[in-house]
Amino acid sequence: MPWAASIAALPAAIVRSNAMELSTRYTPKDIEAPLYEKWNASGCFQPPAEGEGSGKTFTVMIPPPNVTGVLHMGHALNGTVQDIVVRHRRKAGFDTLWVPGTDHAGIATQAVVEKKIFAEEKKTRDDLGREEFLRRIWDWKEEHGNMILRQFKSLGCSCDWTRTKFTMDPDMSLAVRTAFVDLWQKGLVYRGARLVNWDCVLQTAVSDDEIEYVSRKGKLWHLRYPMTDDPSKHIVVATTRPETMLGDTGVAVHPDDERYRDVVGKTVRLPFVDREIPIVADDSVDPEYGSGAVKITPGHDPADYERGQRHGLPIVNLLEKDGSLNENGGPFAGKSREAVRKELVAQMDEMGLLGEVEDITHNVSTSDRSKSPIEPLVSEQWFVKMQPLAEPAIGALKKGDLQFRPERWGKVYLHWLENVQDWCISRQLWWGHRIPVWYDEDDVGVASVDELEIGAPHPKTGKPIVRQDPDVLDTWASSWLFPIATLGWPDKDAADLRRFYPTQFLSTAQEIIYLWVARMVMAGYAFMPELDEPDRNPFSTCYIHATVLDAKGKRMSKSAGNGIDPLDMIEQYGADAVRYSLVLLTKEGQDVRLAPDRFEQGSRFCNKVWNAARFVMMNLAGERATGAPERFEDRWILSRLARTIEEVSSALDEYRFNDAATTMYRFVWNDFCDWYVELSKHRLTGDDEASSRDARATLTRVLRDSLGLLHPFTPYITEALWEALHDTLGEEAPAMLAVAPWPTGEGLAIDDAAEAEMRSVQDLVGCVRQVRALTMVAERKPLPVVANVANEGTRGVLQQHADAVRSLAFLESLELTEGAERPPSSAVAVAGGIEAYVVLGEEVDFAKLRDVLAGRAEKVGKALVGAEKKLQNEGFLAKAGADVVEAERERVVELQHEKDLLERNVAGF
RNA sequence: GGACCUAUAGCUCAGCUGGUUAGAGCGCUACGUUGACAUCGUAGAGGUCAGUGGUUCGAAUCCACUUAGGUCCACCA
Repeated sequence: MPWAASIAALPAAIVRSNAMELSTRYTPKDIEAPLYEKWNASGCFQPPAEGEGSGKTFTVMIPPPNVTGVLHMGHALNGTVQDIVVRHRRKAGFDTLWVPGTDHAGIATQAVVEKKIFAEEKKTRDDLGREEFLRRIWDWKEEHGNMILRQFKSLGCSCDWTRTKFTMDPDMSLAVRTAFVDLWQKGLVYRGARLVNWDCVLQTAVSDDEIEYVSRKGKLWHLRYPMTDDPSKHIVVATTRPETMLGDTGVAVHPDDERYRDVVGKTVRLPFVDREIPIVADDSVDPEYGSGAVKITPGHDPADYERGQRHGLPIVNLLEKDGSLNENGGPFAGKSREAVRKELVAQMDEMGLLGEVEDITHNVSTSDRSKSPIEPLVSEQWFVKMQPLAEPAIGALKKGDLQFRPERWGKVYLHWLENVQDWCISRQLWWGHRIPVWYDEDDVGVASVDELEIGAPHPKTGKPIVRQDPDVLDTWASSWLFPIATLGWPDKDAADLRRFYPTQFLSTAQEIIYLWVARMVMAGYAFMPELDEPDRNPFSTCYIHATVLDAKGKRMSKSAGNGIDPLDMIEQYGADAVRYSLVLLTKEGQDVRLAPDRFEQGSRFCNKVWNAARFVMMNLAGERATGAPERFEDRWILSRLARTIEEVSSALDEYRFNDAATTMYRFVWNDFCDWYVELSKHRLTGDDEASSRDARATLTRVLRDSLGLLHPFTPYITEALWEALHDTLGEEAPAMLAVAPWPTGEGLAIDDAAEAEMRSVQDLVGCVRQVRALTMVAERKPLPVVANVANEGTRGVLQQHADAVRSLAFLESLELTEGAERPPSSAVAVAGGIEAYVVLGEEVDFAKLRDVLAGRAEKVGKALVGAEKKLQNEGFLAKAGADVVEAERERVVELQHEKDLLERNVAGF
């Protein structure tokens, strides 16, 4: 066996006992930062140069966090997930690339800086002017913009920092302009009037996702509109925003509504502005709500905009950009919308045109950023036609080229794509990619990748160019290009693009499936046409990570103040503990409730690993192993190791992180520490040199492979121990653990016999421990044990491993027999067909022990009755598989035996 | 209003394609510090698997409905 041989080859004299220098507790603080530096400096986060690696690439794009961002638990979870994948693939021999970056986050960043400048200098962006203001944002970005990336580093994320991208880097800008012009040339970009969400404070359009619906108390005013043909008659409409009546261009009722049948087609005369507007019939009106008639304000309400379109009604825009009324407001022009509401209602009342006023609670759309009420208004914006782009993205999922995990998120993705609306890509901001469209004096626009000079001839018309479009593009117009642009697009021959596109894995949050994920897929198909169709798709797996909730099951958010700061947790418990805890707690697809003390589990596990390694290293000094170990406990733990490698590897291949972490937890703690390490102690201190050497060799092998398997989860502690282990062995480590090959299980075998033998040993040891605990006899007082074992094979096995049992259970002697009577002053426990009499040599209180045995007898009895019933059931015998029936028969025999033993001994007390 | 998710021990959660004496961690109880680890060890207590009905020889597991909680989307004139 190669691993045993490698240890055997060590010159004993040069081995230093480094383990003695390891403190008894794991203290992450001292080791994390230097190790990170070491990794990063070694270049191991970068993929090998082309031609020097395996040629199999594995690429991951980080969802670029906002430059204004601060690491929250969601980031920490997502960073952990990605780093596990990346570190695993790197060790498994892939040329692995994880591209980091940040997003310029147009409105968020502009708002942060604007606020800061105003607080410090009482100046607005208009006071500074566009150029100066942008310079200030860049300054701010240089100073503060890398905070979140530093925080990802402290988590241990192994991104290739040499490829860090910012979505406003010059090459990203080039990609954005190129994409825009490409869409322009394909006729997919158009300019049009559209109702947008207007933030009167920030004075920009905001996207739907930047709006919150806030439940507020309000009123529903019933207004009477006089009929044109008979002003003494009215039609009553109900509204929450009476001031918008000045912009009404119609009234709608339901076509089937008897009450209004006669008035459809007639007109009403709108007070204040004296406009004659028609009454139309429209299906969208709910006859039950309010008066059953609704005013139509196409300029300031999305639903009314639709109705207006259907009935060809004109649009009247009432508002200035700051929310005050413009000249269309008639007598109210120039006043604020709040003031107009009050005055208008009062005047309607005076005119006798105000009806009922209901108190209601309704949702008011509010700007996320400024917290001011959103005013829908019509303005000129740029749009991208989405349907042609959406089709291949739909196909990608349906053909299976793109897979969501958990799969159900695919439905969310499809639902959006199949109902996709055109994308409003212009924003009235300064911070962002300026729209690459220039106009001549006749306002004829042209898109251009290259900057066009003011005064230069317009490429189409030849007339001088007079201005560039003042708006900037939506932030997502750059982030949707992230997978291709970071690799060199639009240069189609860029080495990285050829080598690393398409990527294999994207991990992100559910709420950006449409905003980001779907659009990246669209971009892949739209802008990488030279690839075969499945390869245009930017990532084959989209992993939607859990939502992190607080201990009460509420979403963690800044405004709720219920967040747990991952940096505090890293500070307190260490990055490895934070990572391991998160993964241990996060079953795929299941949201996770988090409280600060949840991180203790990971922390304890790290400490356990640390001390297990210490134990191994303390016992390594100067020893050599010779050949393949022959003892069953060696074969057992190596068999368990083989299974563990298999399970962890396949779990990671399938992105089942929680399963992999749980498997490692059980193996390290329950198998290795609880049983193998304990069993090795008597060998290490005993006289049998060969046995001792085998134990050392096995301990080393298990530790070495375990560190490898754990490395993706807990990179720091494993790397530190890897180093210490090789120091102790006096070996030069073949490589840093971060790049050492993934454990393959070479030379290991699954050994069912050894596993069965171990189970019997565990049963017998368990019996003795139970007796000692329940009779209060000191745990380590040497006692004689007489064990009845009816099964000859088991008896033989236990006989063979008597020394192991004696050492684990602290026995004075062990006698294995069949059918022996209960020795005087002994107590008994039963497990797995073994009846173990522990000779106590003193009078003790058996009450607890008897209760436990009786309880167990009852349980086994119930199971037995169930199993027997099953075997008497003809349906079961006829329909269940033969193997199932056979297993059930065997079970009955075992249960019967166990029950007999238990009952006999309960009666004997 | 639409879609989806969840309900298992005091708490947080596992339990794969139906057959288990229903598991883990924390907490709780008892005992234990002679060389890995008290961030530890050993043992124990604790669950009619939300409710109802159905499918099946057999349901924590599959289906329907009900109840309670949550997330996302849309929308409330």
